[in-house]
Amino acid sequence: MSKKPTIKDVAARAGVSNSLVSLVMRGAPNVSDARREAVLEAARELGYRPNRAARALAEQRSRVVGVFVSDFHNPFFNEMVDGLNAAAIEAGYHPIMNTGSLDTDREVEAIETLIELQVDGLILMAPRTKRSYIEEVASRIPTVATGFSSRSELFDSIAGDERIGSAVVVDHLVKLGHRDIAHVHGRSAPGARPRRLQYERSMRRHGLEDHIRAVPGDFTEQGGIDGITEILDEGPEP
Amino acid sequence: MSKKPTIKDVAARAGVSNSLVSLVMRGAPNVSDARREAVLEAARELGYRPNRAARALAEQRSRVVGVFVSDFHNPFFNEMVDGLNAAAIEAGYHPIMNTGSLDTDREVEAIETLIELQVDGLILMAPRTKRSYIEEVASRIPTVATGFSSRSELFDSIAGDERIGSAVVVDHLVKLGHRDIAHVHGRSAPGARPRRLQYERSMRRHGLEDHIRAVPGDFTEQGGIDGITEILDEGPEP
DNA sequence: TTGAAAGCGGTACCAT
DNA sequence: ATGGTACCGCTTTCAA
Repeated sequence: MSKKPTIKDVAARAGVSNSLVSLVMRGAPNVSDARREAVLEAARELGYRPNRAARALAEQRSRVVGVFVSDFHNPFFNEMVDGLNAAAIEAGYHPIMNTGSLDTDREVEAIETLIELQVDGLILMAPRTKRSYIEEVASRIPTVATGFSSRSELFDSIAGDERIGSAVVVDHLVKLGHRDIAHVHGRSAPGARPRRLQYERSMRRHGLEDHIRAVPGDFTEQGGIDGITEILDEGPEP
Repeated sequence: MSKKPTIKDVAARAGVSNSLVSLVMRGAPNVSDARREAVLEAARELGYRPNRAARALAEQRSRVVGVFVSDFHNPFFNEMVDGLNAAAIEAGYHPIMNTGSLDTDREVEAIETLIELQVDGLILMAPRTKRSYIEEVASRIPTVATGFSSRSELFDSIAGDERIGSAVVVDHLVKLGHRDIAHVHGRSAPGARPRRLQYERSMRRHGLEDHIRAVPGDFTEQGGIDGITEILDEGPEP
C-alpha cells in the first residue's frame, strides 16, 4: 500500500474501466455523477496522483515549460523568474526550473535535462553557452532566450512553432520583462529617473514586440537595447 | 525533419532494431563496433535526444530529483540549492527545481508538479505548507525536508526507503548544509565569531548526523537547533 | 550480437 | 455513459 497507485488501481477500486477514470481525472463532462463520485473517492483513498510523464507520452505534450537561469543569485533574475513562473501558470503551464551555476558544461546538462523531460517550451535566461547550441535547441523546441554573453551583446529572441501556445508565454515574458525592469529601476535611488526615462524611450523605439517571432527554426537577434544592458549591469541600486 | 526523432527513427536510419539503439544509447558492452558506430552516427545526424520521460516510464525510475525552494531570493537558500544540485549530480541524479514564491497554494502546486513528473527523490527547502501534507508526500517518495515554519520550529528530516540512493544525496545535503552554513557565517562581520563558535558547538552537540534516518513512512522532527534558526533569521551580514 | 514482443501509465478512438 | 484497444517512446526478457 506504499506503492504508487496507478489509474488501474483506481479503476479497480471504483469498479470501473481505466478509460472512465481517465475521463473523470480530466474533468470530462459526460460522466454520471455516481461514477464520478466513486472514482474521485477511490482516487482520494488511494492518494492517487496522475503520472504526468505517462500522460505526456500519450498526449504528445507535457504542458510543462522549462525555465533555465544561468545565475539565480542575481536578484534581477529572481524577479524575472518569479514573473515568468506566474506567467507560465497563468497560461496553463507548469514551470520547472534549472540552473547551470555558471558552469558551461553544467549549463548544457541542465538544459538537456529540461529538454529530455519533454518540456513543451523553454525559457533561457542569459545562457552562457555557445550560440550554435542554443540555436540548435531553439530549432527543435519553442524557445525564448533572453540574455547577453558579453557586456555589449544582448538579445531577446524566440524560435519555435505554433504547436503550443508559447506565444502567450512569450507575450507575458516581454510584458513582464518590461514591468520588472521598470520595477527594478523603480527602486533606484535618485538620479536614476533620467536614465529610466531614456531606457523606456529606447525600449519603445526598438519596439521589442515587433521582434517577437514564431518562425520555425529561425532565431532572430536584436542588439542595441543598451538600456537593458545598462540595467542588468547595474542591478538594483544599494 | 523538424519533428522530434525517436528511437525508431534512429533504428531505421541505422538499419538496426530499436533494441540495439537502446543498448547503444546506454553504452552496453555487447554491441559490435560497426553497429555501434552506425547507431551513434545516425543519432548524431538526427539530433536524437532520448525521451527521458518514456525511459522513466519503462524503467520505473527517473534518476531525477526535485528540489523545491520556498524562497530563492534568499541568498542562503541559493547557496544551499547550488550545493544540493552539485550533490545530486555527483550522486548520479539530475536535479530540477521549483519554487512556490511564498504562496502556499502555489507551493503545493509546485511540489505536485515535481511529484507527477515522477522524480525519484524530493528535497524540500523550508516549505511553508501544512505539515500533514509534507508527511503524506514523504510517506510516498524519498523526501528530505529542511526548514522552519515558525521562528522557533526547525526540523531536519528524511523519510523514504532504500529504493533509490537518496541516502547519498542526503548525506551530501547534510555535509553541505554544515559547510554552507559555516560559509555564510564565514562572511560575517566582526562580532559574529563568538556566535559562530557557539553554533558549531551546538551543531556538534546535537549530532545532526544521528538524526538522519531512512525509515519508510517515518518523519522525524528535530527541534532545538537554535543555531541554525538564528543564522537563517540573520542571513549574511551587511 | 541482434531482434521480436510485452509492458510501463496514460489517452483517445471506436464500439456498444 | 462506458469499456476495449491500439499506441506514445523506451526498456527488458526471451529467442534466435
